[in-house]
Amino acid sequence: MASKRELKAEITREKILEAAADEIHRVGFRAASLSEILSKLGISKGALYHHFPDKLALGYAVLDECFGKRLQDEWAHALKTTDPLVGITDLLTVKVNKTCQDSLCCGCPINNLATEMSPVDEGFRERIEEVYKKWHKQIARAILDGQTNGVVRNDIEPSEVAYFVIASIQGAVGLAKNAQDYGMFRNAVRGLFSYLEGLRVKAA
Amino acid sequence: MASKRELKAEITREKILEAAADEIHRVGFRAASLSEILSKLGISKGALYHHFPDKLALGYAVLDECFGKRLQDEWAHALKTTDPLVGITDLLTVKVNKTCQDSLCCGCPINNLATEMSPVDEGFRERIEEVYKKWHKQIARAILDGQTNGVVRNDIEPSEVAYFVIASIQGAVGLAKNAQDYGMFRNAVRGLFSYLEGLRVKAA
DNA sequence: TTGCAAACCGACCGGGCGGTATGTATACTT
DNA sequence: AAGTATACATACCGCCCGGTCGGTTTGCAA
Repeated sequence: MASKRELKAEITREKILEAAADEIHRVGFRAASLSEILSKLGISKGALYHHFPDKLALGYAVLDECFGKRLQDEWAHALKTTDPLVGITDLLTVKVNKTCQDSLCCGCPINNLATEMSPVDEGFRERIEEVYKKWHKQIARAILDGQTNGVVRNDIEPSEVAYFVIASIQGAVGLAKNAQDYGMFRNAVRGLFSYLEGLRVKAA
Repeated sequence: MASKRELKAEITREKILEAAADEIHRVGFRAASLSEILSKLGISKGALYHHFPDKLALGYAVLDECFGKRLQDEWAHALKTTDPLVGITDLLTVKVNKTCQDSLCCGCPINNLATEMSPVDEGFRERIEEVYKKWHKQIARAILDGQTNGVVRNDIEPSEVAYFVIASIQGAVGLAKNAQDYGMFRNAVRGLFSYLEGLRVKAA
């Protein structure tokens, strides 16, 4: 295996995946036009339908292999620290300062898909729920470790905190997206920072 | 004025508005089908295009006259109290206990529109921003009053808190929508409650 | 009573969409 | 060298959408 032909085919598949991810991120899943994606890549419809049975399958693949993967990797890296409060804060600070205008104006792709597709397609809903569950697990685990390490207060519940952190971040991204201004993200996330600081064990 | 004819026309307009609001809330603006709305009402396309120049104008009207108005009224009522922290908490508690399955599965209509339309239509974006600004102003003002009344700590900034509250709520609604489970809203909003409690002036 | 405009009807249109059927070139097998 | 399946290309289809336009009803003014 891994023949010359298979290799080229795999490249094509990934190009389609990336282009589809961009398009879906920009205009949403239903409004994403396959023709648009193909013309940008300069390939044909036959190629797409050779690699994916239909648009829905392409959407699922984008969600699993692109959006979900990115999120998980990002947070896995951010939480590789003894102080989860600092880890979360740092990750968000980096995101603020990156000022990536592109990703700003389009918001979080997973949140976008959740908002658009969860009520109308169970397949999307289930997959997004899986992504959120993993995310939640990562954060809750990090908070728990923080408690073990004596960094985080013991009178809070990691799971509850994790849910709240996720909700706050998604909400903040949404506000920034609508305002088309990452300063808005700063505004909204500042409250999260002070909340997180409140979770820290007070110096004796 | 207020003739029999004008009255009937106004009723038609509002019926269209409500039906459109339902449809947009359920499937989003772009996926909302005018034919679907009309067939549900049992009226014709001519009627719709008599009252609204095009689909976009209908969408704007729904946003301004339905969604925006509802939100503002709701919060104006909730914040008519000397203790804004209790006011906010109570409103959210009511929302949780209402267990309105319909509005659950479709999320916040304004957040939905913001997610879908803000990056692709400036008109929607501006109107949604106006709604958010008013909302933010309401909350920030209530927090400020709370400080004046000695209920809320003085070392926090009302505007920052207001942004964070809005973000948290929208994020929590989004999580619940995706999970199709209002228990998730409880989970996510519980953190907000403890945050709000942290803003209260400690009993001396 | 009559004229008229507001309110509404419904058939129709072009366009873009997702999806399919058929054709073709090329790498791999034997 | 021949045959074959893979990896594409291209032309085409039916559907449904937003939007238009001529016609029809109806309340009201004169």
